[in-house]
Formats: sequence, structure tokens, C-alpha cells
Amino acid sequence: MTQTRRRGAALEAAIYLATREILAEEGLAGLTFPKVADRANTSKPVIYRRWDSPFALAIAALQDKIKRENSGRTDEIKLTGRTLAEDLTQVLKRFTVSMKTFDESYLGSLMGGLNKEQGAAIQRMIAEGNAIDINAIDRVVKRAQDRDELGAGTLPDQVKLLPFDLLRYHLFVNQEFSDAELASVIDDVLLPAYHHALEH
Amino acid sequence: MTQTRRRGAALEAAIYLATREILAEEGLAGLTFPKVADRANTSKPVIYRRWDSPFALAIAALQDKIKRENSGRTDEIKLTGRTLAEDLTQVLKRFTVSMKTFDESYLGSLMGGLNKEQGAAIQRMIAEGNAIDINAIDRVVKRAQDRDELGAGTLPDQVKLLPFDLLRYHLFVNQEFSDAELASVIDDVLLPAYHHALEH
DNA sequence: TCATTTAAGATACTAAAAGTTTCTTATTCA
DNA sequence: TGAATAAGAAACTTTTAGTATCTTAAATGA
Repeated sequence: MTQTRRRGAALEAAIYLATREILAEEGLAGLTFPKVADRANTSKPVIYRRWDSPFALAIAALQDKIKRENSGRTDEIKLTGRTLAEDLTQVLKRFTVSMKTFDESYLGSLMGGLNKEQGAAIQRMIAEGNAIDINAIDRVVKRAQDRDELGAGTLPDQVKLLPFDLLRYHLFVNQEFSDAELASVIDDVLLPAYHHALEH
Repeated sequence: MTQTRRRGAALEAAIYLATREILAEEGLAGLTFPKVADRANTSKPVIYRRWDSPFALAIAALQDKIKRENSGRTDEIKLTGRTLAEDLTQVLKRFTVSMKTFDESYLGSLMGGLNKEQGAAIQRMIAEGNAIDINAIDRVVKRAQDRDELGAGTLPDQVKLLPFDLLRYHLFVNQEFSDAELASVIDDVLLPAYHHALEH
């Protein structure tokens, strides 16, 4: 057996990696210091000396990953599109990519302290809710068409679901969504979108 | 001391209440049977006899609340608006209300196995991200204005943040967001909204 | 109303996991 | 090469989850 002993940055890197693996597999609820020490092939005191709580370690581990894989901020992209649509696509695609190493691990790991089957249970509930919400929008659009406010045709499902997704997101992250903001979304986003898709 | 002993429905109601309180305060990670028994002024065996896991109890407790406070489905509302905007407002306001007793407790509690200060830490990160994203959209809009694709003016912040919020939501709930869907959001929602707000 | 059944609750116990202390020894650096 | 620093092993304490047993209150029904 090679008598080697890691320390400093190399040791911390191993601890962060182990932490992220446990987070991915078991979520925040399953993240304990003994498990981390075990998985990183080190000992408990090493972990206890450095961090105060599993949550603090989780934050550190994820920030470490972001630092390593820094894929750039959305406002530092070189924009090369020739149209508004192309520029928006560039920004949002970059955002999606960086989110996948950020939110997915970061918020995803932290917020979703769920395992596989638990996640599946939640998925079903969301799917049921979506069907109901699409229905609701269909009725609203039908009424608008009947009174000749909108032309014929149908909206894409994700356009129908957009306001519900948006409101749910704000509830998730505990951000207030005021009546004024709701009115703005309706007036500034939904109405233009509906009229664009369902012109006379 | 009154020698009274609850059972059946009354007992379960107290257990559900205790469960929801713990969920709200400590999240799913903090939900344990002994804590519930203690808080509901009953004993551990009562809980262990009825449920297999804290997660199962959490689901039951939240479904119980939904059953009690059933505020109706969004597609069963009596629509009375005289315009598309009014109908949309009715649907989305009702959604917001019912979400507050559904998602907020339901998905919110389950997905966010976080306590108060942990939630606050996440809040700060989101706020930082938002500033960056608003910046990115400002640059995109500026370029479009420079090439005379859009007129003068500014978009409301929540309109700028909308696509980012939407993408984050989908990552949260682990729903794929395909390139085609992204393109549809840009073409069918964002472009009409931007043109509407920033007309020549 | 009283005997019988059912289920709640108290208590003590077991098991497992978290967290701590102490000491040894490998690594680093002057 | 020797002193300082930090890693790792191991034994220990504390806490908490989970279980088993028994007593007794509440419901049921002849």
C-alpha cells in the first residue's frame, strides 16, 4: 500500500467530488459528514474541521464546480446574431448550457432532496396539473374566438402552459408575484403572443 | 388533566397538522416520525403503525390539506370576463390562489427540503443571476434597436426575466426543454412581446 | 350496562448513526 | 534535517431512529 496522504487543495477536491456525488444520488437529506468522509477516502475529523454543516459543505462543493466549469455569464457572450431572434437564441442557449452545470446541480440538488420514485410521484402530479391548465386556456381562447377577439387556430401547448410555469417558478423560489406583475405579463406578453398566433 | 384519548380521524388530523408545520419549518429533511409524534402529542408507535416513511406521511398530510381546502380546478372556473385579458386574469388569479395551498405546500415543501436561512442563501444567488440576465437582454435589445429592428423604450424587468425563469422552472422539475420548444417561445412569445412593447 | 374488542399511549429497550477526542504519523517548509 | 502543520486511525460519547411490550381509554354490541 502506497503510503500517500493528500492535503490542501487535492484533498478538498476529492471531498467536493464525493459531496456532489452524494448530492446527486441522495439529495441534501442524504448528505452527512460520515458518508462524505467515507466516500472521499478520508476521515471524519478532516470534514468536521473544515465545515460546520452538510449544507455549508454542499454550497462549497457546488460553488467549486461552478468555478471550475465556469461557462461564462450570459451578459458576457459575444453576440453575433443578425436578428433579434438569433441574438435571443444565443443568449438563451448559453443560459441553458450554463444552467445545466449550475441550477441542475446547484438548485436542483439543493431543492430536490428527492430520490427517483419520489421525483416520479411529483412528475405525475405536475402532468395532471398541466392537463387541467391547458384545458382552462382552451376555454379562455374559445371564448375570445367566439366574441371575435381572436382568430382561428390553436396555441402551442408550451405557450398555453407558460404563465402557469412562470407562477409556479415564483412560488418555488418564494418570490412574490404581485397583481401588477401579473397584469404586466398578461398585457405585455400573453396578449401580444395570442394575437400573433391567432390573427384574424 | 382530562383523561381523553383521541383516535381515528381526529388523531390523524392532529398528526397531519404537525407534519405540515414541521415541513414548513424544516423541510422534508427535518421530518422524522419521533418529531411528529412529539408535536402532535401522541406517541411514536401511533405514527409507525400508520405510515411507512416520512415521505409517505408528507404526501398524505399535503393531500389531506388539499382535500380540505379544495379551491377548485382552473378549468372549472365560471368565466365572466368580457375580454381575453379579463378571462386570463380570472384564470391566473384563481391559479395563484389554489397554488398557494397546493404547490407552495406541496411541491414547495417537498422539493425545497430547505429551512429558512438556506432558502435565503438561495434567494441571494438567484438575485445575482437575475441582474446578469437582465443585462444580457438589455444588450440584445440595444443591438436590435441599433439595427432598427425594435423601436425605443425599455421592457419591464419581469418580461426580461421571463425566459430565464421559464427555463429554470423546467430544470427544477426535470422537464426537458427542447430546441424546438425554445424556438417556439422565442418566435411565438418573446418576439411578439418585444415588438409590442418597443414599436417604432 | 357490562363484556369484549380495538386502538392509543407510556415506557423501556435496541440499533445505528452523528459527532468528538486523542493520538500517531505523513507531508511541508524553513 | 528538524520543527510545524495537518491527515488519518480508532475509540468513545451522544443523539436519534426504530421496536417491543404492556396498560388503559374508547368504541361496539349483545
